[in-house]
Amino acid sequence: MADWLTPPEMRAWRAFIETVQDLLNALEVDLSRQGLTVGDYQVLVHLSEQEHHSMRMCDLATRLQLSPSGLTRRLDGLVRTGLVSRRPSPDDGRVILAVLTDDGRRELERVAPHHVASVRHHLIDRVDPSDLESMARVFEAVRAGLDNPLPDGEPAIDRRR
Amino acid sequence: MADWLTPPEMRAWRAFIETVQDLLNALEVDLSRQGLTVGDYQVLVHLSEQEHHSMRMCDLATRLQLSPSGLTRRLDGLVRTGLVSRRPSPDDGRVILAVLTDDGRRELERVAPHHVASVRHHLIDRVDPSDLESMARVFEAVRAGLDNPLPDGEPAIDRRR
DNA sequence: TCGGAATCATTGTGGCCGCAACGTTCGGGG
DNA sequence: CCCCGAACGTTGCGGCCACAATGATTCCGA
Repeated sequence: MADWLTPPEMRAWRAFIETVQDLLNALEVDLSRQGLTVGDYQVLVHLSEQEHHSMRMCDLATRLQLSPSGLTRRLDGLVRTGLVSRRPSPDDGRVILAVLTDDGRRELERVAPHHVASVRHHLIDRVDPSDLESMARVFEAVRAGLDNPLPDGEPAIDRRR
Repeated sequence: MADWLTPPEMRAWRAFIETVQDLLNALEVDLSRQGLTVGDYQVLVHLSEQEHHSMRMCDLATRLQLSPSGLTRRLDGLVRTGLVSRRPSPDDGRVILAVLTDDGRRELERVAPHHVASVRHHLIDRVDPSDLESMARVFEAVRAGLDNPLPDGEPAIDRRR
C-alpha cells in the first residue's frame, strides 16, 4: 500500500474518489426535493433535446448508460406519472419510441432551474474558472480513452452497463 | 433548456457528468477481473491503513460512505471469503470491529498493483500534470462545500447514506 | 444509583439495475 | 420467397444498498 502514485497524483485521485459520490448524492437529494430522481430527470432532458421529443428505447438506453432492462423499468415509472409515453415506431416494428409528453415538458421546465442552481451551488460556483477548464479537459481525455479496456487480462466477471 | 450555464461551465459539467459513470465502471470491471469489487477493495484498503488492521463498523461505514446496513452486508461477503473477520470490541459491548485477516492482507497486496495500473490507465496517464493539480483543487473545494445543502427548500424525500 | 436518551449492529422490506432468456420483428443471402 | 441471424424490448432473477424497526449496550443528568 505504500508506493502507489506520486504525491500530486495521489492527492488528485483521493480528492476525486472520495468526493464524487458525495457530490452525486447531493445533486440527487436536491433534485428529489422537486420530486424527481436524477435518472428520471436525465430521461426528460435527453428527450427534450431530440427533434420530436422522442427517442428509440435502444438509443436512449445507450445515451443514459443504462441496460435495456434498466431503461424499460425507468420508463415504467415515468409513464405511470404521465411525463413520458411509449409509442411503437411506425418505421420499425421492433422499436418503441419514448415520447416526452406536454406534462413532461412542463415538469422539466419547472425543475431545471432548481437543478442548475444545485449544480452551481455544489460544483461550479466553488471552482476557479481556469480549474473548471482543466476539469473539462480532464474528463474529455478520460472519455476519449475509455474504450481500450486495459491491456492486462484475466477471466473477467461482469456487471452493469 | 436553453440558458443553463455559460459555455465553458457547460462544457466542464457535461464532460464530467457524462464520463464519471463510465470511468467508475471501467475501474470496477478491471478490478472484477481480479475477483474483487471496488467496494470490497475499499474495505481492505481502509482496514490496512489502520493501526491494528481493524476499525469499528460505524467508523468504517462513515469512511466508506455506506449505511450501517450496507456495511453489515458488505462485510458478510468478505467474512465468507475469509478476507476480513468480525471481533467484538473489548472496550465497548455495542461495537464490532472489522479486522483484516492475513489472507485479506495478502489479497490486497496481490490486487493493489492491478488497481493502480487501472487508475493510471484510465485517468492519471491521460491527463496533463497541471490539469491533475487543478482536479485536486476542484474536488477539494467541492468536498469542503458539501455540507451546506443548498439554501432552497421543499418537502424532501430521502435515500442513501 | 437509576432511568431515559443515545449509540451501535443487525434484519426485514423495498427500490434500482444488470444479466440471461424469451418472443417479436427486420434484413439479407440462397 | 424463405429462412436464419441480428436487433429490439420485456420479464424473471438476483445483487447491492438505503430506510425503518429492533435489541443490546453505554452514557449522562437528576
